[in-house]
Amino acid sequence: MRRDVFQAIADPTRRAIISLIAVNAMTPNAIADHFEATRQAVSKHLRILSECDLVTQEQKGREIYYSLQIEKMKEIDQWLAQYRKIWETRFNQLDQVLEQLKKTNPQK
Amino acid sequence: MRRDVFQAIADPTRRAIISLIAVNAMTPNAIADHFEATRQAVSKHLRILSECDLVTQEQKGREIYYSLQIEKMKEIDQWLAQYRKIWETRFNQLDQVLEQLKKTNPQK
DNA sequence: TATAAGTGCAACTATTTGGTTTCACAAGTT
DNA sequence: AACTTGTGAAACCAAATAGTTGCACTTATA
Repeated sequence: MRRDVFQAIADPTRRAIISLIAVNAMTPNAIADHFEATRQAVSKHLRILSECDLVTQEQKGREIYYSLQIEKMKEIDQWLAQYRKIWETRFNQLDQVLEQLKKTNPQK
Repeated sequence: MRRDVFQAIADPTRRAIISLIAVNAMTPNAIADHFEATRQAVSKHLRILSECDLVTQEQKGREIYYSLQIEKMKEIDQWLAQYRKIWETRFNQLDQVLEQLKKTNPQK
């Protein structure tokens, strides 16, 4: 059973859950109320998110509050960083091209 | 058949392919040589990557060169941006806490 | 023209996935 | 003590997925 961040965010429902609990911690029931999904389906998604440490839980009485582990999101950011470097480089190169065009072809 | 960027990057083999062709365009055979995967398996991954516009192809004679559509990667970056805002805010808040600690408890 | 190389695609298979239904259990409430 | 609420987990199911095998087509080469 593969369980990494990329697999976790692949599902749109899970991304929606992530978005929901990003600001405030929420209980499974409260989360389920925001979707057409059943409580049990949400529970399974939460388990998957837990297994890759994207969410943490805190028990309060008989309720369990789930909250986003924002640190884990940085992992995606780190993976993306190498590609960001590429598109920034390309942007700069394009910038140079435009600059060059300006010089060789000044205001008509 | 769901076909979006998040689902595409969920598979580790596809992330490896993305990484491979990020710098230089490559043919399916050349890509397959870098894995244990068969040429056909790579071909299927390339199709999936094509379907969500993560890669583009260019035919040269009987060879087809696949290259990464770096613009599409920005989509992930944009999705991540909202969470980046969160962790940067939290970082700043932590920063303020540390600053406050410094003031109330100056160099021992 | 015959052959080889590079490729996509369809059919098939085993595994994984997302979801539902049902049950169990713990924490409050009556 | 009996009931309700909030939850996780197991069993089951349909659909999707990753991979293999085999075939077809196109482009180059002998």
